[in-house]
Amino acid sequence: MAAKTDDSGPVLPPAIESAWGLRERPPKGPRPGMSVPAIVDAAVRVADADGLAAVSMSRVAKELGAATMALYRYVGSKDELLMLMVDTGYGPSPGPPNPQDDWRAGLTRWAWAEHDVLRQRSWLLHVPISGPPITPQQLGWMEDGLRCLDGTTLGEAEKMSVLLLITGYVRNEATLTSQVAEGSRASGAEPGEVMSAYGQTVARLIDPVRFPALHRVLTAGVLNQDDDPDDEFVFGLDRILDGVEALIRRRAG
Amino acid sequence: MAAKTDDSGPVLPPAIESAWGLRERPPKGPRPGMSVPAIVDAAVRVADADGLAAVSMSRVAKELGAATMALYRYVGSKDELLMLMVDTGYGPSPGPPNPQDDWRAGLTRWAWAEHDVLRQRSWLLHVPISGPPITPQQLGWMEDGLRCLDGTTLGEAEKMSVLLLITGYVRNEATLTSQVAEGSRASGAEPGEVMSAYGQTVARLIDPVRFPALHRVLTAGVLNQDDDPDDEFVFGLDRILDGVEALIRRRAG
DNA sequence: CTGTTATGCGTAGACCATACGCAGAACTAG
DNA sequence: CTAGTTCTGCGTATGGTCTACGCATAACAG
Repeated sequence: MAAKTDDSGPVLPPAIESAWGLRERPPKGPRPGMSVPAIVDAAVRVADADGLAAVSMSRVAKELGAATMALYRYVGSKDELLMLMVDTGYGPSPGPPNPQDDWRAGLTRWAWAEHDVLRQRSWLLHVPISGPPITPQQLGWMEDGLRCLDGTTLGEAEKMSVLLLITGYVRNEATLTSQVAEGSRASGAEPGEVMSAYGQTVARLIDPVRFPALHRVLTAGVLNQDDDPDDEFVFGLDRILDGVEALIRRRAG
Repeated sequence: MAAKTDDSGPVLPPAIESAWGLRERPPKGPRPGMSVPAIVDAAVRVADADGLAAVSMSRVAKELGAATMALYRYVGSKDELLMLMVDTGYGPSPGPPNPQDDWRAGLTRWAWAEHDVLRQRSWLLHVPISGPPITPQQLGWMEDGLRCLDGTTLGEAEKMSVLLLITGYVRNEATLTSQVAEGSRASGAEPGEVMSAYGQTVARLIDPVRFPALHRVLTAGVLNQDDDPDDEFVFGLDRILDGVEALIRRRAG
């Protein structure tokens, strides 16, 4: 009944196809005055400068000296633009692991690479992700992560799960630290002060009888000391990698 | 220079204070026709029914038979309302761990409790979280999680890190599965079909030479088999808990 | 030269959050 | 009982958002 719109598989958003270089320009009609990459770059520039909230179609168009509606000839919707922004925002993958590195060193490097990107471009965390990755660079990251696990005894599905585990952790950690950073920028306080102010607030709110464990954490001064966020990061990452290591050893017998 | 607006600590949004029961009604003026909890409940009802995107001030007001601007007498901004929605959306914490359970069983139960909430209310994942938790129920969840680690050799800061690690994982896992579910609802396909359609799309896009590891994953049929999402969940959770266990053993000497 | 097709983009519609100000209700002081 | 004060409900208005639609025009094919 339904006519096939494509020769194989489900339809892909036009801008995604062009990101994979699967789209030749039709011979007729006037030359396009812009290009998808130019639009995406402009949008990324706006996000880098003023955050994701500043990225509106009109603002991006202004950045390019074009009219708002002109963008819609290249991008199907704002969501599509956001997807492409994520792709170029992450940038090229960190590359395959060094040959002398074992899987653990490789994945550590991989995780740090994403960590660094997210610290630089915290707006990536605010993009509502609407599905699994299908853009070129995103899949490049996946590929490089999978290669780190190449020599291991894990099954393919397990490798995938491990990567998901790590990406999720990196994103989560970056979200938390970026929130503290944004909070300090909003209140004009030092990043350390934000945490201790939070600790004071919680201490004032909670009843030590109903929240004994939380009270103990607070009196231990956990939130007062402003420890290096990177230490926090490596702590969690090492816990995860320890868990993966346990699995690999078990699989090896 | 700056006059103290409060007797202790930083200022708190009014609606948060009322959530902690720290606000008595002023004796003058007409009776309030609504209440903060009623507004938040209405907003949660809207989100449950039509998703977070449907939650607008006018929609919530309509739900209550009130005018849009009336809400602003109770809630300082939409962001404040969202914060309160998260609090009641999570609901009461799962309670302290069973006495006979060890830390691992306790945390597993704790993680599953959050898992269940997020599966029921996937809109919670779409709320842009704007800071560390300060609402009553949120801190209740923290408390219960901390209690699971009460008997262990971990330091207070380490306990906190472990909890952050687990919550982050649960949220991340829930985000992924809810995206698949939303994708299937949008396309009208079975959840299993969504994954295999994704696999087909990726297979069509990538070059096996440039993406060998990814190609191997695809040909292994990882994305075709629609495995139980719960299996995926316990896999990652067990990895993390294995990592924590390794740390606890190391601390114990 | 004519027909076809794609582009640039102006207009307009349907939402959204929210600043501001006014009418009136409920209380207190006299 | 009255006047003053304070708080509520909410109408109006502003400025922002995305994007559907349609028209003029540019570039090519025949």
